[in-house]
Amino acid sequence: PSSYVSLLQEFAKKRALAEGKQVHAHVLKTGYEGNGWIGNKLVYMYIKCGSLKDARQVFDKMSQRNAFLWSMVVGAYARARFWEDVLNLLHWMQGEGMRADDIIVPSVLKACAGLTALEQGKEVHGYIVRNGFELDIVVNNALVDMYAKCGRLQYACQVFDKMTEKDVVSWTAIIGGYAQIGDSGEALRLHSEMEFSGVKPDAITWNAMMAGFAQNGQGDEALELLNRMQLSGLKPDVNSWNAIVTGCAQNGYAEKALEAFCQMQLAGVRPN
RNA sequence: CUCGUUGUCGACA
Repeated sequence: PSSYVSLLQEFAKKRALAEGKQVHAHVLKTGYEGNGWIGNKLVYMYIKCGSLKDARQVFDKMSQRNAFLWSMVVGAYARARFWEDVLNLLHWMQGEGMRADDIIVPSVLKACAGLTALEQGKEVHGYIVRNGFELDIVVNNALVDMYAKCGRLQYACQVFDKMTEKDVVSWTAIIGGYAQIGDSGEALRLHSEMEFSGVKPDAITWNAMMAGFAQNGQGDEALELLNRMQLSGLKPDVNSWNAIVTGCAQNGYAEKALEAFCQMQLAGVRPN
């Protein structure tokens, strides 16, 4: 087993799917498929190599699944934005008598956010309170984001205001939420408050604001933010520009999108 | 480091 695990670990790190599959075939041939340690590593390798399908095939056949494995698989589905699968896996897990822990809960909230499933999200919130996860900053960040994505900024603020510690993710989630619903004033106000509190906005914070502004027809304000971003010492890359370009383009502001697109090239940033 | 979880725009199917 140690040999297989080392190989799988290495191929996972290298994203070497073909090699990983060869190891898998060898495992099947030598009858080690029932080994839980190897099974975990096979799932891990397939996830790292980007093959959820293969990961799932191994996962489904395993006889024992620990909390670590469940959260790894559910997290992979959340990352891939397969929201329904996240919830289906959660229900399967609970049916097997496993309790959702503080690691898996953020992935579930991410799925609720992706589905704009407010009622589901509220249920998870209740579960968080009942299980004493409310002091976990990652869980709280995911809660703020879920409420924000569901357009319920009042709920998002309730959670946000109660947080004893706020990091760049917390601030970005709430600011992005206001930007998304078109409340640019509140987004800007919170942005100032963020800097005042000593948390420095990173590229994602700026991108989230610019995207929200652009999507709500405030392309000029978004471009202004791009300038402020530069002044703060961050270099807008193609992703920052795309936040504006696609935000405008996908919401009926074609001419503004084109304008931003041209400005991007004048700034020396190549489109991707 | 056997390193599973949260924020932006995408890419991958």
